[in-house]
Amino acid sequence: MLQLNYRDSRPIYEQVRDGLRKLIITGVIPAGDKLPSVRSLSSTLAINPNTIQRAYESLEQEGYAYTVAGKGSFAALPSDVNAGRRQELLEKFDVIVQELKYLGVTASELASRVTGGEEEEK
Amino acid sequence: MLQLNYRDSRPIYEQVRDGLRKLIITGVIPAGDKLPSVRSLSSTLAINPNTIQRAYESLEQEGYAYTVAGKGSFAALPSDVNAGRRQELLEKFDVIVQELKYLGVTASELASRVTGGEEEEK
Amino acid sequence: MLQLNYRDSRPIYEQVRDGLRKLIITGVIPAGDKLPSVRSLSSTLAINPNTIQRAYESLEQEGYAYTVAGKGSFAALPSDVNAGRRQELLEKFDVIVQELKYLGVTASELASRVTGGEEEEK
Amino acid sequence: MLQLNYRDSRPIYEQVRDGLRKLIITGVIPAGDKLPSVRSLSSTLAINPNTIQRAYESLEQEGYAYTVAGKGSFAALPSDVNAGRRQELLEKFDVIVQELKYLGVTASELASRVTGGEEEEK
DNA sequence: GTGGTCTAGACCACG
DNA sequence: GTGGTCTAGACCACA
Repeated sequence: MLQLNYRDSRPIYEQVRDGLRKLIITGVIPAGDKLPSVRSLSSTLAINPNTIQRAYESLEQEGYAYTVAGKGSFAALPSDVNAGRRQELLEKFDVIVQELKYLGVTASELASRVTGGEEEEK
Repeated sequence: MLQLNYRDSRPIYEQVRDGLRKLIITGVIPAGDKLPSVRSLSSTLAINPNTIQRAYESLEQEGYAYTVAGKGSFAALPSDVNAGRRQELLEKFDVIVQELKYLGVTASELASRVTGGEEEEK
Repeated sequence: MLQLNYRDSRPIYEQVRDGLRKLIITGVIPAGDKLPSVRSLSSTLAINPNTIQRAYESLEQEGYAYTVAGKGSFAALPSDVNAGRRQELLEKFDVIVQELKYLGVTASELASRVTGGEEEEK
Repeated sequence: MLQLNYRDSRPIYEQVRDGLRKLIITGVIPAGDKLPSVRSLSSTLAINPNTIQRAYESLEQEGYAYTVAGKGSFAALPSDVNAGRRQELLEKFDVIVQELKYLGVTASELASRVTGGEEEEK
């Protein structure tokens, strides 16, 4: 379900967070559903519980999840995601688009990639 | 020419590298032109030469610059940029697009953002 | 009457206690009136009776309620509330005011907020 | 400079964070100045560095400080503080005012407490 | 059982 | 020297 790369420079907790975020975004974990518990994930991934919890904290900070002590963490609604997160993504989007254009990718290619992704939805 | 943000979480050498890359991408430094020397940049920015050197190495690794011993570093052609870099950007592009869609941004909004950015080219 | 927010980081028993306190403060439950029984509240809110019990104990400790064995719990008079509670609130008040001023909120704004709140009394 | 209370229910890292925040708010640590290093504070307070760092992270999240890896943490400008923080404080303010009024504190007393605090500014 | 906190000790990246 | 990350293991509060 989640794959980690220890050779990656990104810290483990970010990889876990990004993986969970993707599961939420893709609908694998629907809004409101319970995320795996800190302990279960830590044993599944063979990672220290503290590291997992840090991933959850980070995810909660972004607004993708909320935590209830003694109950667990749950996927939040898209509308609950931090407004700053969206702005941040749009800025990254622009920067990447600019560089891709420099590298020869045309605007129409990118545009079709955006609209074409509607059904492949891997 | 290059502005550093010490409050940014990104390390200085990455900021320098990204700044130089942007200068190349935007055409401020045309392909083939000489990049500022490590020493001049380090004195201009009041930064340790080691840090600048690291930025150049990283930029060279991406393929955005090449170094000629005794001559200096030069901006490379877009076609010389690592193929992996392009692929990497496209993957990041897809990930960002997917999340933005989840957050309610429509495909047409993104498409127009791609094509509309033609002339603003900050 | 009482609404719980499971997404709130505060434990349930604190939410119940705070909710009851607010009902007393706002006069919805006049001093001397009987508070809902532990059992009725636990079934109404679908919460473990132990949790409700804990809320009542906490409320009683503050002086906002007192319990008569075999009769139930009752809302206390404002004068019966712990003197420490008042002092504690005043200290929190000062701390918050200080920070708000630091953040640019003027004293007159806060003063009018105090006096203006007379009739809105949500 | 900072006093901790191990008997307090609030976690240590929050006490440290609140203490640092107060130092910034009161101007003891002017905006832009360096906060004590994680290691120095941890040895001064006889607290684990991880706990101190957590306090710093929390403070940074609120916008009261920013951190530069390898350099240290610094006090931020009041304008950089999270907008949500201000709103949060105003809501707490209202709740406290309401309860204080119930306990017999008049609006004029509170108003003068707000304006009177101008010069005592301990 | 669940998350939250804390300690102790270690290694790494950055400048 | 500084902060950032991770592990291991422990205790507590909550429901």
